[in-house]
Order: sequence, then C-alpha cells, then structure tokens
Amino acid sequence: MAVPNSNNSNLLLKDLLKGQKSAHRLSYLVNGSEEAKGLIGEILDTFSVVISSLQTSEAVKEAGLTESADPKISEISKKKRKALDGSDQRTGSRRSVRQASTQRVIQTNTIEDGHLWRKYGQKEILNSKHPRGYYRCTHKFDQGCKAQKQVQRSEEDPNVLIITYMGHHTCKSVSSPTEIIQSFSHNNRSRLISFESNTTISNNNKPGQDNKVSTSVQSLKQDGEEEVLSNVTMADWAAGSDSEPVAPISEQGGDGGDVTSDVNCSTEDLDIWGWGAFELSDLSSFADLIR
DNA sequence: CAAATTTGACCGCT
DNA sequence: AGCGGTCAAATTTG
Repeated sequence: MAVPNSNNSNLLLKDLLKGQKSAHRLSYLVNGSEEAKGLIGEILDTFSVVISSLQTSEAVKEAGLTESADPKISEISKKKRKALDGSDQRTGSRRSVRQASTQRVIQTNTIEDGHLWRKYGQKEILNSKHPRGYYRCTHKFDQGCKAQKQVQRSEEDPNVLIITYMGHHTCKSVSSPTEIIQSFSHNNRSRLISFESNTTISNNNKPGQDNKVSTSVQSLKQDGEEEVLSNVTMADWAAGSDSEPVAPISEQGGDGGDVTSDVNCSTEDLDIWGWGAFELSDLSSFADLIR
C-alpha cells in the first residue's frame, strides 16, 4: 500500500474519462467527414492507451491490497462425487470465492485473449438464450494460476461475447508477447472508448459495417465487485458456431522454446492483469485472423 | 495416448 | 427450492 498518488491518479483518470466521453460523443456527431472521423479516432485511441495504463496500474495497486487474503481456493478435497457410491464429498460451488478479487467484464467477439484456457463447464443461464461457458487457466495446476473467465454470448448481438474475467494470471503463458508489443507499437486501429453510467450493456449503434474495430470501455459499478466494463466490438469474427467459439489458440510459435523470453518491455503492468494484454493481443490475433 | 471438451450430477448460496 | 458454479466421467480431438 502506501499509495500516495492514488488520489491524483483517480482525478487524472476522471478528467481523462471526461475528455474521452466528449470525444466519443463528438464521433457520433461528425457523420460526414472521414477525415474528421479519423482525427477523432486518433484522439480516442490516445485516450484509450493512456486510460488503460492508468486503470491497470490502479488496479494492480488495489489487487495488491485485496488479494493477500486468498480464501481456500483449491483444497484438494477427496472428491469422488457420485451419489451412486454414496461417498460423495466435494467442494461444491464456493460461490463466495469469486469475489476474491475484482472482476472485469468485457465485451468482445472472440475469446482469444492470448492466454490458454481450459473449459470446465457450461451452464444454461436463466434469462439468457445462450449458455455460459466456464474457463480456468490451463496452468491452474502446474503453476497455480487463479485466473478464470466466463464467456457468454450477448442477448441482442449474438456476435458479441461477454467475457467476465476473475482473478489474475500468475502464470506466464502469453501466446506471443512480440505480437502484443508489435500491436502496441503501431496501433493504427481505431478504437472507441466510452464511459457511461449505464447498467445495461447496450450501446451498440454500429457506426457502419466496415471492417472497423471499435473498442469501448465502460466504467460502472454494480452491487457486486465489478469495476471495469470494456467493450470490444468487431465487425465480423470468423466462427459461426452456435455456442461459444473455441479459440484456436496456437502457442507453438516458438520452436526452440526461448522466444518467449520475457514480456516485460513496456507492457509489464499491462500483462500483470491480463486484461491489458488481452485487449492488445486480442486485436493483434484478430488482425491475424482476418488478413 | 495425452490433453481438451462435453455433459450431467452435485452442492453452496440466496 | 432453484439457480449458478464446479467437478469429473465420458467423449472427442490432435
């Protein structure tokens, strides 16, 4: 702890969000001029990068405070459920555990986020048309990584996946860090970021069907632990499966094995939380898909 | 054959 | 009691 600049950062963040919101509004007012759109896109992009960095560092600080007391996340119980045997005893659903740290709810159209996930369940959710998939980090057991995510298709826009991230990646399993850095260095994609106080996630006015990648990050607070709502909406995504698309995460990029030496160049704080890395690597991998 | 996914049962919380 | 989250056997995939 001892975060002297926390207040300053928060104020700064507020101001940035304000400016960003204005720019976002402006982007809807300016319909005709492509040049103006481009400029606004640049502005929004800049806001995006700065705000992301700020938010991430703030989040890391907060995580450092709250995560120290980790509940008994995985006491290897003598499971063996099966009512048939009569000897069923397992940990069950520990629903309170999920608030061990803040959640990040993200809208995207691909579950590809640069990390390796293992699906461990799928559930029909009451008021949802689409099932919810439950994923944990592949390295949960070999590295004790506690990251989890839930993936659910959006109600109104089936192209959009709502992904809830829980916990942080303590593993080192980013598929291709160089991609992230690359995409960070020349981020010529237009990203829209909007911060609103809506509780519902329905902001898509779809400014056109061109192959434009639009990202919007919403900050909201629900009664739970949710904090950041990031919205990544892309025009089309390859995969027309009915339930969640299974990400073809290919991590065999490095042959000799040491290509993934270190992620920490300038994106280290982004990578800690995974969501920063998610945003960037997501875009890059998506760009790889469509080209 | 190992790793990942599917799927239905189980269980804690509300 | 029912919902949502997790487990693990069965199945699929690479």
